[in-house]
Amino acid sequence: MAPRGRPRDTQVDERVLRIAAALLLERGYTGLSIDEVAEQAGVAKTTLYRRWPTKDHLAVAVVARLQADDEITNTGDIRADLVNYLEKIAAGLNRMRAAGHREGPSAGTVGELVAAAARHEDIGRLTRQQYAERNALALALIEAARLRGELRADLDAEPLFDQLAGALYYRVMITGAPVDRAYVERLVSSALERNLTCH
Amino acid sequence: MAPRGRPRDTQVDERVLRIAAALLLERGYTGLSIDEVAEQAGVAKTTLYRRWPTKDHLAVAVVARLQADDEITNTGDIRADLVNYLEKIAAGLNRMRAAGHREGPSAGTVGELVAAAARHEDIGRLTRQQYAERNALALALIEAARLRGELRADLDAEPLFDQLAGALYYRVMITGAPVDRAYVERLVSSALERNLTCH
DNA sequence: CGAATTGCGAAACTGGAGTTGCGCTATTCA
DNA sequence: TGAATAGCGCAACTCCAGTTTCGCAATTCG
Repeated sequence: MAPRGRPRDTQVDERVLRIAAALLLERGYTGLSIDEVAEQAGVAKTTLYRRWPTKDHLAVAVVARLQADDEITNTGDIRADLVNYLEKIAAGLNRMRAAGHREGPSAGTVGELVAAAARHEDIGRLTRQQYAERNALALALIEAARLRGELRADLDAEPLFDQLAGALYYRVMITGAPVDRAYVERLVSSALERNLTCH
Repeated sequence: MAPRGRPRDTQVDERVLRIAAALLLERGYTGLSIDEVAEQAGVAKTTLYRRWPTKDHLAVAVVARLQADDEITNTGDIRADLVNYLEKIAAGLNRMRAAGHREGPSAGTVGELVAAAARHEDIGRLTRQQYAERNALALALIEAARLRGELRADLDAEPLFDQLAGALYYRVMITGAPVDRAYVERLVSSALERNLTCH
């Protein structure tokens, strides 16, 4: 039952993640220093590395816990459900966008996380799987709306969802344009209203 | 006319960019080492840093020159023009996706470039401006198609283009799904066919 | 109890990005 | 020709992420 040797100090995980989150949001990815996290947590670097083998792993863990659960509602109104879901994604993106004190469209943290997922095969597998699970729910939502006649019968769900989610990421990472509630509604209208079955 | 002091060796730029491109595509962003580039180019590090103040700047310059000119055609067939343009974007993304020897959806280079643009204000300004110019052409293309009646009169061009380009980036960076010709066509169909004016 | 196992802290170390100082070289301008 | 300017190579340096070593502490198993 209990593992063999000396048990880990469970308070360390919590404290480190809290401190790392503060540093990441305040100073951005580069400003997140392992040495400083260790010092502020009153812990040796080796203790950190035992839990998170690289800074990338730590950062991913921090962001994972920052993200709201992004639950998908299913009210039977596909437009409202999509707006709701995309707004949660947008909220997460905007939170990271604000990281790093310099104003202007930073978005660096999102890019760093993408890079981190590419640098470490385990992170990549994990995050891709998480996205796959999340997206499967969204695809099921669209599919259900299609089956109950709210959407066109010949609708291709996969590119539709890619377009919706992708537009948000594209604006945050590439063009730097704002992603607020008004845009999300405009986006869903643009993608969806013309997919609604004609009455 | 001529600048004041000793002129730069113009051969250096060309040689360094070529070597850096080879390293970047072969070993990925992390594997691109300034020291190694300098050594292979037979040049001192200071010479590199005089031209590109950071590794990020060098990498951005390398990628910029790798990218095809991504010219936008205007044949009067909006679907064909969009497929053509998106295919060029996809080709650039797939080239970077292959960077780094490890197989599997790497895409790290794209993320690193996004992060680089966020780390350095000058890179960010430059790339955002380039994207803005490029996208302005695409938006004008869509607008023209709308005005000549090929697309719905009340079409909202901006989110439409965000969706198209965004879907490509989303797949490359986030889900790791393939972005080939078949997908681009499917994507454009998904986004566009239902925007075509009814005949 | 004692042996094995694992966590922890401290410190020294590696490697790569980026900087600095210096002596030298190639060019322009007066 | 000579002064000013700017590129170049070389080498030493700082900084930080990540690794390694070692001695000690806490726990389980026999």
